[in-house]
Amino acid sequence: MIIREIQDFSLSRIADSGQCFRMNRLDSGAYSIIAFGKYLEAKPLGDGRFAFSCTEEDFDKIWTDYFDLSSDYRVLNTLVPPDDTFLLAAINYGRGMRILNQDSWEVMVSFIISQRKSIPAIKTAIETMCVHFGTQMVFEGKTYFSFPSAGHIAGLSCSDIGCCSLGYRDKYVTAAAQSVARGDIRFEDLMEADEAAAKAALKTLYGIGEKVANCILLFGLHKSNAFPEDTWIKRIVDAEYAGNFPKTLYDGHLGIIQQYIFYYARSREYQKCRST
DNA sequence: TGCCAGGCTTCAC
DNA sequence: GTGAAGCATGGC
Repeated sequence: MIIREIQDFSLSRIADSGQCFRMNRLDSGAYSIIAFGKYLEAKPLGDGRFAFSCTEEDFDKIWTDYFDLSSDYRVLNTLVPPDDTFLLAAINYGRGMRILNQDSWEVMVSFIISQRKSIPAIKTAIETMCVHFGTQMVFEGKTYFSFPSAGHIAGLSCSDIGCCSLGYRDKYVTAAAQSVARGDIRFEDLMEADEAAAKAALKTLYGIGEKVANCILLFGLHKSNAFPEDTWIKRIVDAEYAGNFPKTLYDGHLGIIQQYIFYYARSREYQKCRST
């Protein structure tokens, strides 16, 4: 167990932001996170202090990068025009949000599954997949399952993964697994490639279109300027920006801007604003 | 019980 | 190139 003081860091907002699906609030007030085959519990202690159930070494080697703790998110405030009250409210509402640096393969599968599914349903499907096909592990007496590898999933049929409630997406998941296992898609190459080239490569995969490709770029490949446009974002862009969001103002930061908008758009706070 | 969900592919035209 | 239809299933 280690204690760290971290500014602009909200576990609850990250957990509810729809970018990760294996981070859950526990009765203790801590959050469990399963990533890169590791299990972590993180608990807010107040005054910007947090407890993490890991060693100093793991925190520095794994979790600092995972939570994107080296980035300063306050710079965004200087970019927003004062008359954009919607975005200012969204950023204020989502303060402490961060873009996690997750495992590329896990992000790819998670967002293939996400299409036309609610966030609770996505979490259920992913957890079921991990229980059936991941590796069982134990941390301080708690059993958890790692995310299954591409090689493992590539060897399964659609009927094999039928237990995971993937619906018509089962064939997309197996096809993606086979592409990754064969080496047709190499994440390390995509990280090096520019955003447009990486997106084009992702969209060659069966079941990956514009939106899912953008999610993989942003959440799985560290492309901070990717801007996934789902039904929520389109709704907001239509309602608040007359169908045309000023992307050029936020060059290099579109990913986190999109995330603030998504988080705020789904909130009761914004729904209440809209109804009055 | 019915509607909707962090969309994509297929098929007309 | 564009737009509509069809898609599986869970959660509220």
